Amino acid sequence: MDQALDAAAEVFAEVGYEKASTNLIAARAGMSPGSLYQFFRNKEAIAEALASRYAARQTDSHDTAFLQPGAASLPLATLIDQVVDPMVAFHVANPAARILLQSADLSPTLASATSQLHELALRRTQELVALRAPGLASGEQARIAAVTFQVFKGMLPAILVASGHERDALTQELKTVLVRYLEPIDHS
Amino acid sequence: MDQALDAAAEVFAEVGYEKASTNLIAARAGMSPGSLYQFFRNKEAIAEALASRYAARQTDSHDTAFLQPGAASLPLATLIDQVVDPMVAFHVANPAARILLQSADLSPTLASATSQLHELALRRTQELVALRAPGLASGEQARIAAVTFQVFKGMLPAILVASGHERDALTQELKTVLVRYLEPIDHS
Amino acid sequence: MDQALDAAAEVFAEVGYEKASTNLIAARAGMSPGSLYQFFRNKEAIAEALASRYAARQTDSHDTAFLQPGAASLPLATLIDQVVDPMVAFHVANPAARILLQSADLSPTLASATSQLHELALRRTQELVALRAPGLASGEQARIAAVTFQVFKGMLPAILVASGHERDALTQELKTVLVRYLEPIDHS
Amino acid sequence: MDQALDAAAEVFAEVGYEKASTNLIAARAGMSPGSLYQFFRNKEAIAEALASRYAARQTDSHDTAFLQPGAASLPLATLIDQVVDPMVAFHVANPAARILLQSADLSPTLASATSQLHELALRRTQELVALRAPGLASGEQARIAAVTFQVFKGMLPAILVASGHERDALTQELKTVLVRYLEPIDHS
DNA sequence: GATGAATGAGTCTTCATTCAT
DNA sequence: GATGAATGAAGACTCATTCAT
Repeated sequence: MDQALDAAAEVFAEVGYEKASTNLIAARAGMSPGSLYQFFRNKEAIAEALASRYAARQTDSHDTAFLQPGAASLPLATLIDQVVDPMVAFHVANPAARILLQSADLSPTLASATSQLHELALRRTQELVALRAPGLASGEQARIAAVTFQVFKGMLPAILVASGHERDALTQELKTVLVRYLEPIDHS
Repeated sequence: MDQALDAAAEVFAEVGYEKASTNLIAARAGMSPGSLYQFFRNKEAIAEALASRYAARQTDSHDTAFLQPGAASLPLATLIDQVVDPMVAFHVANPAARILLQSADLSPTLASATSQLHELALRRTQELVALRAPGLASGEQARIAAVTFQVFKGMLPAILVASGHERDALTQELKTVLVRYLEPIDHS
Repeated sequence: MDQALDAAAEVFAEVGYEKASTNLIAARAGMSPGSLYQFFRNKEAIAEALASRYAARQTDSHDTAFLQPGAASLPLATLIDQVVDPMVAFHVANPAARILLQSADLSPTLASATSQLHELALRRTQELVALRAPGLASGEQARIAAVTFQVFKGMLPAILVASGHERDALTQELKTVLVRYLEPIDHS
Repeated sequence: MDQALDAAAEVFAEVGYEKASTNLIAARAGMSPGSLYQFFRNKEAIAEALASRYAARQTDSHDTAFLQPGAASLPLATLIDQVVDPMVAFHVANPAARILLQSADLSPTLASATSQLHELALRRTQELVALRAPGLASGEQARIAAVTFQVFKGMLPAILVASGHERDALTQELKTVLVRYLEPIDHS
């Protein structure tokens, strides 16, 4: 079943969710379509399980980055470095995660299948916002977290398509956007 | 042919590009599949023509917003109001445009089919950056323009899915992100 | 209408009868599909008219070759030279004729549409056989004529696909086959 | 897969290769289109496999007829009897073989798909020619073999369309053509 | 539990033919 | 008479899904 998700990730990253055929995924996983369907009810369930796995993996690195002891007191720019860098690294290592994230904006069906992934990121971000701007109404905090995540997601395709120095520069620019956006509300 | 594009826009907005069937588009346009293919070589060409039409429509409103007389001297926040508002209004009125823009990040084929739309926005943004930060190297200007557009694109799904007050609040937040991002380089 | 047949001949020669589209024929003829269908009831009728035209053209050269004054008395090899050479020349100049002749063997429908072309050749050949072997029963003459024509038709693709020296050699070989076949019954 | 080829042979024989629809072939084979495409990549591959099967079947009867012990010393007429009779019987039993053979002259695509069938016959014939006329240059032998096969192929439609006595008479006539053609070069 | 052949509805696309102008 | 846009049935082919073994 891990092989199946590995294969799915590979195929999603190569051709996208819609054009990924379950037969190809099965073949890549070295199993039969029948076996694939023993693990997953349908194609959507594959995406769901993959999103779930990504959520689990992110939880670990998030715990280090988002929930670190100094999260409340670190300089904002430093905190953002420590959050953005592992996130970017994660997406570089798992290109299918971005496919899932973006495909969700194009199909309500996929959106609900991958909601765990979205919600994890949203929740973590919101916690961080709450930590840095405890004075804000929670509705405000939620909106700021949503915007932060949306900006991150928006920059992802550009960052992932670039490489080497250009990727670093774009990552830096993303951090700049976020720091400047969040600075005025920091510790308010 | 206008009916065909209208129908395509409708269908793309409803189910996305990949799941939109040419037969459904034809039916929605009140024509036969054969007629549809008299106008467009294939499905991709429909997306291309639609992107092209959107580009043409945007050119008009862009000319008012981006190239306005005071573009260089207006307060940044005002300028951004005048650019973002019509852009958001455009996407509210043409939800398929966002589908095309985002699908391009998931399929190289669609990316080239819709490149006009991307390039128009990118070019306009870059012109504006050049106007407001003439001192910057053009490579810098290009990157800033790209980031600006990417942020806009990233916020679009959230803005479009929301409605009423929430949509306005998110639009306002987008403007805030952009103003804070661009302020430090304004008139440099 | 002559343009139409010229265009049809061109297209048939290029892609064969089945894959020739009437729209392409019309376009090549510089006319609209509607006009094409004013001259010809359907695609088959185009083939029929073309076959008919070829039959008319062949009648002329046949009159020279088959019905020449010395047809009864010439040495057989000479007669066959004088019959085969113009026939081969005709097919080199009109590649669609061969397409029609051979397609007839693959579709009963086309067979009847092009029957004029077959029957002309068959009739002429039979006349010649009657002239050279008047003692034979007419059933025999008919069969010999049929075989002669069949052999000619069988050699055509090879002759037409070849060129230069190889084409000449194959044409010579065809003549040899025919001379040897017919010699024993000549003047019987 | 044998059922599929049986069905294809049936359909090809009835309507020709071009007008044979893969859906009809599948239905005749008692399977779904999807199953058909599990065995064959595309329609052309069906023709190819069928040609291949015919080549394999002919190899057996050829081995008896072409490569028989007395092939070099038998009277020519006897040898030709022993070669032509099984070939005609084969085509009577497998009418689709002739369709394939003749369609190849109308479509380069089919020509390459069925090349095995052509080449087998050509090779066998050439071996026989080499046996009977060892003194000839091999280029000459090849041309004679090609002509022999072409004549055979040319007579096939007439022989197959006839039946009973007329078929026998035409087969006899084919043998006569070949014997007379080859006699002068026999044992040269 | 695993298989993988089988399915059949559905996809994109073509093309012979018609008919309102 | 000429047009050419319009048609829609049909074609080759795909793929998510199932089920007998």
